[in-house]
Amino acid sequence: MYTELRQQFEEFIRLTDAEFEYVSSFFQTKKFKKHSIIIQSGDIVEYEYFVVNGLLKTSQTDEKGKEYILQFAMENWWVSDYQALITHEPSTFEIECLENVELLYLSFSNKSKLCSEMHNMEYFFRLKATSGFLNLQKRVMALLKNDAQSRYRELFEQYPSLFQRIPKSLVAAYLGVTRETLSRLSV
Amino acid sequence: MYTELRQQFEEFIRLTDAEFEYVSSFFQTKKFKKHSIIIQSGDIVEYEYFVVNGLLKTSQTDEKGKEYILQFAMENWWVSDYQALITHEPSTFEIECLENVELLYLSFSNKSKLCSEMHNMEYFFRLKATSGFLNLQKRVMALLKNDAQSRYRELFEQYPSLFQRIPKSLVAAYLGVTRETLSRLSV
DNA sequence: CGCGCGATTGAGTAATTTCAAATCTAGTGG
DNA sequence: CCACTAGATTTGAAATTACTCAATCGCGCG
Repeated sequence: MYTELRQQFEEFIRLTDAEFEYVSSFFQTKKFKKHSIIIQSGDIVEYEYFVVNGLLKTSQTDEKGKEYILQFAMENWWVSDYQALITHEPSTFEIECLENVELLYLSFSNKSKLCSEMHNMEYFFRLKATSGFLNLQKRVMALLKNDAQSRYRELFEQYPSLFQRIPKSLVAAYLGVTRETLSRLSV
Repeated sequence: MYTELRQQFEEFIRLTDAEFEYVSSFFQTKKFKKHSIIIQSGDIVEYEYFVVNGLLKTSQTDEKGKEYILQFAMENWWVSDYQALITHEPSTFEIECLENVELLYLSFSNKSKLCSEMHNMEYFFRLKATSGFLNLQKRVMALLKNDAQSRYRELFEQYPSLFQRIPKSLVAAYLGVTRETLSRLSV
């Protein structure tokens, strides 16, 4: 269960066994059933989560009940309401399990501690933050430049497996169209 | 000219005079006239830029000549084509001065060096990356949830000064609507 | 005074949404 | 094994929204 975590770190940094053992002592593990809500709108957020197994979504719902998906998180992704985590303000997102999931979780204070004790880890998380930043840049440009059709194709090409795992209505909520419109795309 | 840079760092970290002098030795300074192109699509990107003074835009233009703006960068913002900077692939963005600007610039390798030598700086840039990430999250959610009207209001409330400094057509290209549509918003 | 850029307005068109209904599908219990 | 049901997907039609293209307006500057 910690194997995936170690691989995650070793994509960018090198850790001795002892170091990794120390690092992993900051994490705890938990399983959730499909449909569980990890973070609810209004919650104070204390943890961020590394997905060992399963699939989750981060979303907001407007007054009319329409859902908008910020992010799907699958294996080896990190997920939380980072805004709420960092500011200690109540969450504005909901994070829900779309499958049974296994998570490793790390508290904000433990992350700070890890980063300040190990330059390594600070580096790792800088790169992670940067890569999240770049992914969102792509997303913003796609939302500005591309119509629903090509946003769909792009997502499909990048994460074909996603489409086996979730209903199309959620894809629509991620792409920013209604499920009816998505269904009408010739693809 | 380096005062602003020091303030920028000291929002998050503490630096002695000697440390700051060392850090700032990694930066160089340059002025550009309005309309100058700092980075052109296709360029290999070597630097990131800290805006001391002035205003720039980062944008892409599609086949039909329509422009889409990823970011405006004003005083105390960092700007570059980070994707290109990190991957060493040719830039897909254009960065243009909307006013006369004064920039401090830092090469990718110098940033790496700074970050590896000073845990401090690694920390600073982790926080910067994180805050950029959070800003883009807000932007994505606004693009999904809000219509042009409320995106306009939101931008206006957050950066009222921007509207004194740039033509509305650029605001439209940032919000993801045509300038005609923007002009028709009752606001 | 007139040029040129930016902003606005009008009219027709295209894309997307909304609301409603029909169809399909996978899983459940008899 | 089959009928049933809930959820998911598709389809239809009308309404809305934004877009395109073209023309006009307004203003600052040479």
